[in-house]
Amino acid sequence: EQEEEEVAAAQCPLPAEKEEGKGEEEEVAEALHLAKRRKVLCSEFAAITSSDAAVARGFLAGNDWHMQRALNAYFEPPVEKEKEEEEAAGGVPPVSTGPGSCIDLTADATTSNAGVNSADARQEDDSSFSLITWNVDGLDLGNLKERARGICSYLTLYSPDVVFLQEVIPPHLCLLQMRASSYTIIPGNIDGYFTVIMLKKSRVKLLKHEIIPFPTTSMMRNLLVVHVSISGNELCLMTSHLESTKNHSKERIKQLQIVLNKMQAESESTTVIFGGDTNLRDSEVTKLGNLPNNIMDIWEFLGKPQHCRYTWDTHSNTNLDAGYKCKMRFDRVYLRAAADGGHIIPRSMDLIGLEKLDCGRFPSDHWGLLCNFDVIL
Amino acid sequence: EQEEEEVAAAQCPLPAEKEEGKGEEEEVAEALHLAKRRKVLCSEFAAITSSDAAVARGFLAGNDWHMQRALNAYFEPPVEKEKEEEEAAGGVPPVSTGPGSCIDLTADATTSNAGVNSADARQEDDSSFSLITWNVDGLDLGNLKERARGICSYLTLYSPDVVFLQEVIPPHLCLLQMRASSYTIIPGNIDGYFTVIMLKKSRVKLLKHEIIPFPTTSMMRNLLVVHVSISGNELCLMTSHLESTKNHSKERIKQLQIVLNKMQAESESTTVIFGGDTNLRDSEVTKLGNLPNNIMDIWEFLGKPQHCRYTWDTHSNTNLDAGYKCKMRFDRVYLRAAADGGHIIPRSMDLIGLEKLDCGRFPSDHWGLLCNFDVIL
DNA sequence: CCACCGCCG
DNA sequence: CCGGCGGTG
Ligand SMILES: [Mg+2]
Ligand SMILES: [Mg+2]
Repeated sequence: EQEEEEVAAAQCPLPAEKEEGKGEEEEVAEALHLAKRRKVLCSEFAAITSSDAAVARGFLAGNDWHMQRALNAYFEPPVEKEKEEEEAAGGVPPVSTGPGSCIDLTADATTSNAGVNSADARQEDDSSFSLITWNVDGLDLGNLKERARGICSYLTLYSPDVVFLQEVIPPHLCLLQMRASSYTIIPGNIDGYFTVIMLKKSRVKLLKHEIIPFPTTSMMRNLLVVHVSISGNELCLMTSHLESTKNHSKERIKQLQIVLNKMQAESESTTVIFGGDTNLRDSEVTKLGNLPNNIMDIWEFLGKPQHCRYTWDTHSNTNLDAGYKCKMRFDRVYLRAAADGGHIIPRSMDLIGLEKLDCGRFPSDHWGLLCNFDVIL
Repeated sequence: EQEEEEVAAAQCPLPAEKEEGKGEEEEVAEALHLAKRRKVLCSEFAAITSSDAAVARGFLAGNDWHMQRALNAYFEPPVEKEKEEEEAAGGVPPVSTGPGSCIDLTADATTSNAGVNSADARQEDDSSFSLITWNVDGLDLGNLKERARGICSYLTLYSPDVVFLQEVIPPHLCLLQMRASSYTIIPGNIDGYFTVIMLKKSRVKLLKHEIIPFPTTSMMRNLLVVHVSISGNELCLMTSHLESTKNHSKERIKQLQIVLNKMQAESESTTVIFGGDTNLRDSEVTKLGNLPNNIMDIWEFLGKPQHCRYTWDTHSNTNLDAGYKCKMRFDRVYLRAAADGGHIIPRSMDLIGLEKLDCGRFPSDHWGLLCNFDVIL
């Protein structure tokens, strides 16, 4: 019973409210950031509706700060079903409750598409957009099959529009084609280990893709880029696995610069999203002169929520069986908004892959990141 | 003959003009910095003389950008000797030519004060101030005596008002007392290896001294501070040997912060000069948030002159007999001006200790830094 | 894929 | 007292 509750919590992440074990300073900083972000949302809302900040705040707060739903509530007259739910919830505007069902990741589902149906309940409207980025640790061959199935189950569960994977190896591709057949799969290489971008066929249309080499990598790393159209929006999506380990800081910073240059070189009318295993330390970003003003680190934009800070953590994740304890924020998502701004707004970020499989190990030594966006058309 | 010329060049450093083997970018950057510094000097001069920038530039340029001499030239009517020299030099204002004699550092002078007399010719007026900072590598016991005598000879030669030494060991103290008896010696510790501040008795009056511990050093490092009066000016002088090696970056940055805090905590009416072996990499200064606005790195202020950039260089300095080639700017001098500004202005910086001794080795694995200042009363 | 340490060139 | 690498906890 207890376990099931934990699984449910992991599978249905909610916006960060209060974290336990969080320092006071962190709490204050996070609260400030949250307030700031909400202010931005209010401005957006007020601009779109030609209303004012107070009206905006009312509708946004009443809709869990979900932009599109708040806009719907503002523009649509109260009717039918929604009206009933509204009353049932105590008179506040309609609020989404998220997927209601859970799957058992530890079940030995060798051929079935366990969990697929659970995602059918998810809304697939044009008002939001979701992506997962995850280093799946294909270099660790232990329990690889079970771990890969675990990854697939998470993908099925969350059914994101876009998936970025790193450390994929050729055997993964077969499994992905089998168990994630609703996605178009674009690999960044054909042998060794590499990155993959997966696009949900029903929603994301691939326009073209390119592979930008890192000229001085000693680890076969590159930048994988796809141009897509999603509900009429033009997006450029990128992933990479930047040079690993502290020792390769210099090369990693060079690679980050290539990524940032590429993001800025895209057409102004395009929203650009990069996600991947950056292996970055904050001081390395500083060294390069910090992110350009028009590129945001989504985790920072969301107020540095502590619950999804560390994506690599040998204390909570025992896959490496490391004698030492260390945690890092290696996996990051960057956004360069389109020039006229505000079409795609980060809404939440959560860790995934937090449950042990039957083998007693996690799907990967990295947690995955699930990122939700509001889409303003 | 050739050798003597090189010795003379090393002993009589001139302001940086054009360096060979310098990249174009460096040259441009240096030129820009030089121009900027001269602009500052012009402003100073114009303010003091109530003249304008053009007049200031004329007198400063005619006096090799030596502030006090330019001021002398402006305020004093052309007379006697100076007048003759001026004419002999072709009508420009008087220019100092520096010490005219040289000593043989390689002579086996076991008891004499070789070179002492050579310094008698140096001006000892109140218009300038000089300091040497030098890590004398007391941890290398090879040729220690000869190397220490070499150090003493350089001190005698340049006869600076203040000396900061690092890696001094107890045997050094005897020799210094013997061969640099015109200095008051303040050691930062009594055993192991430590720093020393030396004050020229004839000019620098010691008011008090203090030793600030570095609470978490694993190398017995600390900050040695003296408060002095020199020609009526109140000065605070500090030296240290910050935690060594790349591995100890974190501790070193903590120590630098202590140094900067101490510099800023001193009375506003006091000029504060720190010099020492910082073991710093520029990225470490960046990590700490760069130097505060009121503290300057004198090498940077002088336009990053390339001739004295690297104070530790296994290519030109063979003392370590290292199989690798690497050069670093470990030794640095910082200045926090007194609040009413401009009393003490850095004028030049040069490397010293560039000549091999009889034993075929240099006095230290570090070059020393000789720094000259203009003093405006 | 951590920090720290020791070895090597 | 460098940087790269490989071992250890
Ligand atoms: Mg990995
Ligand atoms: Mg040393």
